[in-house]
Parts: sequence; C-alpha cells; structure tokens
Amino acid sequence: MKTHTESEENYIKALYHIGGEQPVSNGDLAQRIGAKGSSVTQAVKRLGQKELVNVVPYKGVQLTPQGIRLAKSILRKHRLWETFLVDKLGFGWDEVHPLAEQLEHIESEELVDRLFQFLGSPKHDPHGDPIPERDGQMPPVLGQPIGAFSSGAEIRIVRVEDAGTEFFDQLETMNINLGNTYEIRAISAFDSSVELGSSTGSFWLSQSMCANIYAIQS
Amino acid sequence: MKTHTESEENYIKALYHIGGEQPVSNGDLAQRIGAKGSSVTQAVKRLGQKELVNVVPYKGVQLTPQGIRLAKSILRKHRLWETFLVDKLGFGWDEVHPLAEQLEHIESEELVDRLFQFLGSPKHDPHGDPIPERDGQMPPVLGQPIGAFSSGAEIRIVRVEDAGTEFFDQLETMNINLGNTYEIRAISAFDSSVELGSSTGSFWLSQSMCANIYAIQS
DNA sequence: AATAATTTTTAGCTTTGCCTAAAATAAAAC
DNA sequence: GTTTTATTTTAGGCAAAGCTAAAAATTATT
Repeated sequence: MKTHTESEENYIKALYHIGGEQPVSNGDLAQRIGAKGSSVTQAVKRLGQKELVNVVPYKGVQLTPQGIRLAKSILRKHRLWETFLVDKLGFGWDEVHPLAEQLEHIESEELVDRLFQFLGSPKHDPHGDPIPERDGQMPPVLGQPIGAFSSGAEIRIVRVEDAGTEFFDQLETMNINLGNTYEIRAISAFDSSVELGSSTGSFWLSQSMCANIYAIQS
Repeated sequence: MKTHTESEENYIKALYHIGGEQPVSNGDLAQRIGAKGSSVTQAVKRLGQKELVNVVPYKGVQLTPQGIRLAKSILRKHRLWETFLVDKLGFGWDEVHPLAEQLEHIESEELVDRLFQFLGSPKHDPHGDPIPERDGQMPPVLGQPIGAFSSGAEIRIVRVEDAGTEFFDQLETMNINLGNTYEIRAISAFDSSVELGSSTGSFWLSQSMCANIYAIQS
C-alpha cells in the first residue's frame, strides 16, 4: 500500500520508457522529463531511497525489480485508460495520450481490474501497444515496420508508433487504421517508399510513414 | 485554461459543500479539509489572490462567482465519475466516493462532455444527487426523508444521503435501492420508525435510517 | 467593562520538486 | 597524458502545503 507521488511515477515511467531495464543517463532522463539535470539528480536520489532505482553517481540510474514492477503497473493503467478513451468515449488516437497521463496516476487496483474487464480484457491498446498483464507479463509486441516486407506480401496493420499529432493526422486523412489489410504492390528503390494496394485502389506511403506503421503477414 | 492544484480544488469543494454560496469559518473549513487552522489561513489567502474567494480576516471566507463556477464543475465531474463507476464498472455505492475524489481532478472539458454523453446524460448520480449541468444549472434535489410521509402513501426511493459505509451496508442487507417502491404501512408513535411494505413483505426502518433515505410520492 | 475562553493569524520549520550558477567529475581531443 | 569539452553533482533559492507554538483578535462570561 505504498503510495508514490505523481512526479515519482513520472520518473519511473520515463526511466522505463527510455532504458527499460537498462541504466539511463541523467541527461536523457532530464530531457524526457522536461526538467533540468540538477532536478533529476535530486529526484533519482529520492527514488533510490525508496528502492525503486539504483543510482551510481555520474554513471546512470537503473530501475530495480520493484521499480520495474511499478513502471509496468503505470503503463498498464495508461494503456487501459487509452483503450477506454478511444473505444468507449470515441476519442481520436492523437487526443488520448495527455489524458491517459493524468488518469494513469489514479490509485486503485480494484479500479484497474474492473476497467480491464469492462474493456473486454484487451491485450493491446488502440495503437497496438501491448498492455502489461496484472502480474507484469507483457503480451507480444506486434508486427514489423511496413518497409520490412517484400513486394507481393499481404499485410495487416497491427500497430502504429506514437510519432506525434501530424503523423496521426496523416493516418487519418489517408484513412489508415489498425486492422486494415493491404497488399504490398511495390517498393521504391529510390526513396524506399511503398505502394500499398487494397480493394479500393492503391497509394504510396513515404519511408518515414512506413517506419512508424507496423504490420503482420496475413 | 487556468489550472488549479488539487489542494486548491479541495478547498473550493469543501467551501461549497459546507457553506454553498455563504461564508464559512476558518475552523469549519479546517475540520472539513482535515488540516490545521494555520494551514487553512494560508490556503485561503492563496485562493483569495486567485479571485476564487473573498476573505475577511477573522470573519470568514466566501466563494466568489468564479469560485462557485469552479466548485460546480468539480462536483459535476465527481458525480459523473461516480455514475460511471457504479453504472459501468459495477462498483458499490459505498466504494465510489474515494475514487471519484481522485478522478474529479482530471482536467479536460472534452472528457467530461464525452463521459456525460456516454453515461446517457444523467441528471442524478447513483445516490440520487443532482449532477450540475455544463452551464452550472442544478437539476432538482429529489425527494423528502421517508419520515415526512404519512401512513398509506405509495413512495419511491430517489435519493440516499452519504452517511458512511455502515449505512450503505445496512441498505444493502435490507436490499434497499434507488427506484424501489413501497407503501408506508405504519409510523411508530414511540420512536418514529416506519413500516414499509412491498409485494415481498414488510419491514421496519429505524428513524435514523429513514432520515437518510429520500423518496417521492408515486 | 474586564477578564476568560475561543478562534484566527503570524512566525518559523519541514518536505517535495523545481530552478540557476558554480564546482566536480568523466569523456573526448589533441 | 594533459587539456578541453561535456555531463553531473552540489549549493543555495523559491513556491506550495503542511505542521507547531506563540501572538492577536474576537466572542463569551461574569
């Protein structure tokens, strides 16, 4: 029943996001958090006293097993709330992140469990990212970047990277959604863009779009 | 886009709860918040600078129109979340309050609007308390205490006071829920307890139970 | 009206969490 | 293998929010 501040949780989350279980430098963490290095030094010192991280001065910070557990529980909440916002409230992909960042700090195991059930025990969030299980297990990370397939492959979109509002807008205007299936018609030898085809026609996707869209062979 | 701290919002909420639009004493506020008087003095000073309250030293604090608006918006969120937790996630009456106290601080007009829609534009929360409208209008406060009816009346339960876990437990064991209808069979001249009858039989309700259960003639 | 009791405010301290600027350490370059 | 550059840490400040203890103001009592 130990309770953490919002700031602490944000550091843990950032740590997990950047380095996973690997050590992370002060600078990288500062950048991710959006604070100055000096603030980070203090913050991780506090986290160290709570046994959530191991700190080696001048070297880096690393999540302890306890810290990893916490990180996953936050991520679980974040992704469940995103799922709720999109599936139940009809929010768009790009709108949910900041909201989920608030909601992920709500403290209640019971709430998380019920939410999970209410959403139909999802394994992946609306972007296709895996939702950690109660016990910390991670469902598989789905798909490979579209550029990795070869011409002729039948693919289904299963995940998109969170690459900012403009990216999501582009997806929307191109009407690309999770679950859509396409055939890889061609891959440009010049700029690595890809031609996708479906029953309704075909279109080209730039290399940078492709890099953020993941699919599986179907 | 002005943003308030959680503490500030709690003060505003407490102020509204205790005094509504009327002034409130430092002591009462301290008690409600669960802080010492000195902390309250400071806090209301901060709120005063933000034009959310008018402070008259040694006399009392009163919400400004702005403060009232904020209070209602928080109450709206609180009651909508309670409705969500009960109606959608299946929480019990007595469990939702502390959760809603966390959720009410989530900042997003859009979220509140969508939640409201998702819940079917409810006018009252699971306890029967009115949910303030977007514009601050308050739906009617429903019903009168059961003790106020006279023998023979057909009544429908429309609201229950938040009188603590034990009270809610008692309601549960007696299987009393919003929407239930009864006939007032008798009112004790001795202890003001009331005999309620329905198709499934009849039972007596103590005066203190009655005082916290509100009904309308049906 | 003067004193006693209560309430409220002030003063000063603590923690969290951020900041800037200066000092210390590690890494890179010569 | 020094010296320069970059990173990290310390030192000292500030605001929010809480606390305790002492001072001031208000209210109540005789």
